[in-house]
Amino acid sequence: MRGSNGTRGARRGRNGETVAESINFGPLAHWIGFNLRMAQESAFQAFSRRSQEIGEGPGRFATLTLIGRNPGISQTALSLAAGRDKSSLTPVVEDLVRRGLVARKRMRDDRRTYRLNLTAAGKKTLTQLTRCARRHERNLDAIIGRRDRKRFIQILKRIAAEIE
Amino acid sequence: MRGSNGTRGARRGRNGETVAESINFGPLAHWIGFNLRMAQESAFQAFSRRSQEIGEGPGRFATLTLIGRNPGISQTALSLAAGRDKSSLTPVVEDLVRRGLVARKRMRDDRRTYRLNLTAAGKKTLTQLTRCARRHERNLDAIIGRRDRKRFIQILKRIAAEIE
DNA sequence: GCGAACTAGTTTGATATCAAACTATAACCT
DNA sequence: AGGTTATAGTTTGATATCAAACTAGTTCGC
Repeated sequence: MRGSNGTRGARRGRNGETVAESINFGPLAHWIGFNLRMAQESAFQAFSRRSQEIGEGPGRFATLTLIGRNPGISQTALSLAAGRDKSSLTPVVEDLVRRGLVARKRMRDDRRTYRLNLTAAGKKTLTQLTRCARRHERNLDAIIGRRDRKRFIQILKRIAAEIE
Repeated sequence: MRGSNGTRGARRGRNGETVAESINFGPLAHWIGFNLRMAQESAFQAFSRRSQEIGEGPGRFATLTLIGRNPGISQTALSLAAGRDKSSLTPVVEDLVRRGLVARKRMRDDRRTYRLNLTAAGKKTLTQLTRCARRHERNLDAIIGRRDRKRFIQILKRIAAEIE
């Protein structure tokens, strides 16, 4: 949970989001950047709570999905796809290997590169995480509305691709 | 900049975003959570570059705006409005005070609480940051399109307020 | 009034992340 | 072949963040 419930200026909704009462947000209220950040962090927190119920950090989900869908992927390719620096992935992969969810083999023809694959346990965990993520998505869907969903995602993709 | 340009799987657009080439994203491609994260991080990175040109971290902007719009605000109210834990604000406020952008006074009637206000220097810096943010917003506007902008923000606000 | 419960802000410890420097392998070019 | 350049992954150092424990000051209930 985030911050304790103050008596002045703001109160909390029932799930940790901040509800301003008498704060003047000025231009922030109408700016994409600020609202994008607030929405993302709320959504991330919510998914975080869900995924921790099955004992996995929220960051593991994208990683496992990408390895599952791209067997033998290298760490660098994975980091690019997941939008993280390759150095951030070192401890994550290490942890996944240690816990037996991911197998990691040197390539024969290029011994700098690793190939990552899910183990049976990794596939099982991914299945659980996917169920969890689907529930999360259903919540988001309900908030966004079916009609706007496609357009909304399209805009998000364009922002990720085109912003400079 | 984020990760170096790999030869397999993905390449980089001219500004740091990741452009997948032959990666299978599976369900991630259609999920709100993942796309929200990617968009937010790209946008944040972009703003970060801009704001660093005038020597301020991107996080300072919301803080200064909120103080400027709500003179005498307390740190707790500020943390709620900015969506950060109050403990995260301690070093931020400390830094702003040290650099003379923010003045911090104990309240008379409640000596636990601080009142935060912008100094003249703080106002000047905020003006610069605001110009910078406006340019950033114009970019985002161009990507989103005027017609969808209002609806888009509305959805972001709903996500921040209603997700559980 | 005085102890219990509460509140504002700080400290501490953990995590995630990036960026730059580094190691080892591989590819390239003459 | 041998030196130069590039790539895959790790290490290291810095930053931002949260959450829980803590300190100092306030309010409430009796």
